[in-house]
Amino acid sequence: MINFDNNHPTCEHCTFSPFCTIEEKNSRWMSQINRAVKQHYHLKKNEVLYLPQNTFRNIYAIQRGNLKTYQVDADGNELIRGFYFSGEVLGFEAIYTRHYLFSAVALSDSVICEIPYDNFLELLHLSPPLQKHILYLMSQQLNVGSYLFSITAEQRLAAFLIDLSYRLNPSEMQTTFLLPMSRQDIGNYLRLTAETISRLLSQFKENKIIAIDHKKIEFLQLEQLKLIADMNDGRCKI
Amino acid sequence: MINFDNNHPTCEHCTFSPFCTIEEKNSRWMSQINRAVKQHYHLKKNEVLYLPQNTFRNIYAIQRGNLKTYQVDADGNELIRGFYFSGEVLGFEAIYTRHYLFSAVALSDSVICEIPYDNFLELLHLSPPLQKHILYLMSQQLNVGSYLFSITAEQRLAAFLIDLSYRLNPSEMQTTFLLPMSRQDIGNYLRLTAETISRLLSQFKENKIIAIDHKKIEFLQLEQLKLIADMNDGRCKI
DNA sequence: CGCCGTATTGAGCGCTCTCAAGCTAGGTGG
DNA sequence: CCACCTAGCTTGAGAGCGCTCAATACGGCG
Repeated sequence: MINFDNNHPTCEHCTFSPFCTIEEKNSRWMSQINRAVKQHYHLKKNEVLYLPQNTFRNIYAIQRGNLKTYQVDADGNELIRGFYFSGEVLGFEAIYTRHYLFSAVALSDSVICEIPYDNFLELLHLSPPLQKHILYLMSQQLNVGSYLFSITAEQRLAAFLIDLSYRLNPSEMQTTFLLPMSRQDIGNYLRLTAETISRLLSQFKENKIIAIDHKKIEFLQLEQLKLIADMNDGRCKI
Repeated sequence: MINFDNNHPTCEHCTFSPFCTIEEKNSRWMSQINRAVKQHYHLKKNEVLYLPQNTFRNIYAIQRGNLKTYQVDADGNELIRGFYFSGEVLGFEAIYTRHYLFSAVALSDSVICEIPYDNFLELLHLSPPLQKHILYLMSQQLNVGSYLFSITAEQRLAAFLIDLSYRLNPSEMQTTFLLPMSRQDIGNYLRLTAETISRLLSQFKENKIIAIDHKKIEFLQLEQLKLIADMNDGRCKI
């Protein structure tokens, strides 16, 4: 059964925690919650959470683990649309179409909370603070991956790494962490090739901006990295 | 004063119309609405609706006209983040940060409905169908501009033109319409140069896929255009 | 009519892709 | 324990798409 304790370590940094641990902890509310958060899935690496064309019925909060979402086009090419980490929420994009648009698969062993959308709507109505919080989360998702608008490969990768460091550990920014995905997946997401990612990581390493050894990465000059991320190549002058 | 008549021509295709013309038309509801939709702005071409760093207080529905949102980076380069047309809603991206992230300016003379966010939240709580509708709209915005993920310039422009034709006239897809923005703005939005846009439009015209004369564009082979938009260049085979 | 912003078209260049060849780490089986 | 195998990563050389720079044409507006 689900542990709704406020101090449950795996819920501590979940962006959905107001949903599960909201202040009014009376029995009626808890029974509502128990109806809302239906079950936990345990996914092993490469296992599927949902597939495109599946009817949209639930949104999902990641209690622990990492996932990616992707489309497959007519030619069979995979296009990664997002990465999701502990405490983040998947499925909002499917409210609109009533079916999922992407495939969602685990990048590592993961635990997922399933929340049926109908229960979700009902709870939102019962709790204005929760309603406000959900609009906040969706607004946040509107701005995720804004660095994909950057032009050069260097900018996009630098911004991606910084974003990753924040999202992997929401409580405090980490300068050392493990990349949860392959070079191939990073490249696919940033619309670059794995070779370009590999070359750029080597270049950053060469310039002592990062240290990198396989999946383990460390920021040596965070400010320099931020500079690269914000840096513009001089196009589009007003 | 605002005309809340259901048949008001300018509200007919507004995605926000449930907000203003929702079924329960009792006096209490109308007074709520009157408090919610605060006023209408009349913007002339190039006039500003909001600026980055302005405190977020309102969301805006476009009653008539076209707007663009953009960022300006440290080097003074403009980066267009979105186009918005009659009946669409701006400002959701600012809920999260409590201040606007972009500049919003009119591409043509426009009329805008201003809805204070606090009133908006209150109304959502009063009307579950409205709450559901807003989640629908925000979910929709999560998927806007997905063609920016396409790789080739040809793909991106073709998908942009198709998207435009739907959004300029939500009730029925138009094969002939006027481009509301410059080549420069299209290029900026698609992360291409104005020269590339110009060359591609000429190429589509050469291939009899579209007819184009200045701002006036006509789809001659819509299916072919859709094929180009979906077409992949063969990268990222699984 | 003359001005100026916008659009078109051309020539050359550079960034990123493609293709290809090694390399490394981790897993498997003998 | 080691030989092998495979997937992922690195690195190099060449090609191509879209950018840069530049010249010209067009059109709206005073």
